[in-house]
Amino acid sequence: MPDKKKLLLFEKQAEIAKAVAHPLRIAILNFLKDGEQCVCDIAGHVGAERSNVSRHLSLMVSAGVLDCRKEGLKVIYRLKCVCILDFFFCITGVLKQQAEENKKLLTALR
Amino acid sequence: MPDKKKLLLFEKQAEIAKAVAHPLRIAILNFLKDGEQCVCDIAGHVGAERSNVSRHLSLMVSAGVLDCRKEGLKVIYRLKCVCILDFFFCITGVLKQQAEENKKLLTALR
DNA sequence: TTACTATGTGATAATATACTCACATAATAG
DNA sequence: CTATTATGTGAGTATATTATCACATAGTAA
Repeated sequence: MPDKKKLLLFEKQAEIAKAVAHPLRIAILNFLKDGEQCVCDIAGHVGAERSNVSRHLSLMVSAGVLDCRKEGLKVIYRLKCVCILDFFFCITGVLKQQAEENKKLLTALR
Repeated sequence: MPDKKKLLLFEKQAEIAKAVAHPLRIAILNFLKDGEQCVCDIAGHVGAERSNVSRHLSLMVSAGVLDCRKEGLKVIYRLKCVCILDFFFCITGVLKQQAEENKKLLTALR
């Protein structure tokens, strides 16, 4: 059984992974990849309600994935660490492998 | 608003991220990093109930993160794609950045 | 001041996840 | 055959997550 230090690390890692594990949040991260944005524009872009988007945003700030600052009436959110984008690179790797398998299965059915 | 193709991609990506977003599953993945293992040994190593571990394992198989095969009485699980480990590398990047910030904050308090 | 805009948040309901226990199944050994 | 072992699964409960609505707040502008 992993020691307490390890367990704490796993908790922390899970927290960050959870912060990314939602379609809407992924859509938001994809949008912010191209630069910082205010809540209103993010909501418009991902096609979700502002209050909902606001909640997802603060969740990601808590997890340390996003950063925000106030500018007049608006609150501007941005990626805190570009390394979060490597994440999607990894995920895409898994998806590609799955697609490959499905392709093989499909040709086997002909 | 992202088109339907994008939305589907975000769903799939979230599914994989979710498969990794749990402390126990992370512990399991860390164990399997060193080689395939049966349910019993995995449960013993991570210190959780077998039935619970079994559920987490099949979740990860469904998500395409793990693979399994039967060998006698035992079912052996293994990483399906080593690329899932890059995942942890990314997460660690975020955690390190957080730790750096906390360090700065701490020294500022002295 | 009042009106307006952007954002966050409390309360609620709907849904999804996680865990435990008991039992079912499948392979093996004797 | 019976007993044993490893695994999976149904049912139930507890907890967490998500989305929505209405409202509160903060900044801006007239």
